[in-house]
Amino acid sequence: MKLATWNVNSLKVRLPQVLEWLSIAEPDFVGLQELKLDQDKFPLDAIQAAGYQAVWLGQKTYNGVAILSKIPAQDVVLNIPGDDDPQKRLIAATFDTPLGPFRFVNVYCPNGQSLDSEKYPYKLAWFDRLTKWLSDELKTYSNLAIVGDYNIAPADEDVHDPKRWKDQVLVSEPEREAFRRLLGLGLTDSFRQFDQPEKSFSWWDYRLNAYKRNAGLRIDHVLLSKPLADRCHGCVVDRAPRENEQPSDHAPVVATITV
DNA sequence: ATGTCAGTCAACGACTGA
Repeated sequence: MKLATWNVNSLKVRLPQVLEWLSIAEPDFVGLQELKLDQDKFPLDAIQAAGYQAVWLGQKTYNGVAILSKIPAQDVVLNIPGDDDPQKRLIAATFDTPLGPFRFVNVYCPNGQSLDSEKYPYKLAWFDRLTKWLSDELKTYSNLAIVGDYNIAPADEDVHDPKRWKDQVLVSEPEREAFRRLLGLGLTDSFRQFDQPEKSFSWWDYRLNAYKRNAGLRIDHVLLSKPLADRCHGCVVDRAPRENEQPSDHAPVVATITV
């Protein structure tokens, strides 16, 4: 069973690349972020023609998240329950799998902009609400994965140049604490379950030839509850789509679970 | 400080967010 996350930075622009990647990678469950399209603009026909079902939460211009799957989604949740946040950043669904009910949560966490921006406390507060809600979810669902663009590089090894990035947004200690609090619920960063190449990243700025210089960050993650982490036998960044013409600035991350 | 995308608005070049 393959679980994936990919920030596509406009599904409208990236749709051909998403369809191509689905046919090559054949993931079973995919979380997409930054759709940047309104709810009624989702390209459902093309996704279905590629053999996938979809549930999504669209927003014009900004944010927007979707789950693509080979099997139907149940008990769909849109945004953090009880949240009046107009920003569309979370979608969750349950799937019937050979392992039993499988809860798949897909998040586009706030960027934060900079430490002195009002978007920075918004980001930290958003993580607080996410963590609170997720602790309840984990009581209900033993098989839970939460994937997405967290906009946090958890450790210096996830940063191409830790000195330059020290105390910057995406890397700052309060953000890393928020990420550790998530893990503290009993989740595992599946990428770090395995030996990985040094300087493994999932996002590279469009500017300054960052991809060619591998000047990136690892900010896209697949977190797994204990029963799933025990069955996980691989997690990789798939850099191939980042080499496309007109790529997203993020690459997909794919974890493989034995069923 | 900078640079590069994508989207909007409104009218093709500004702006915002990442």
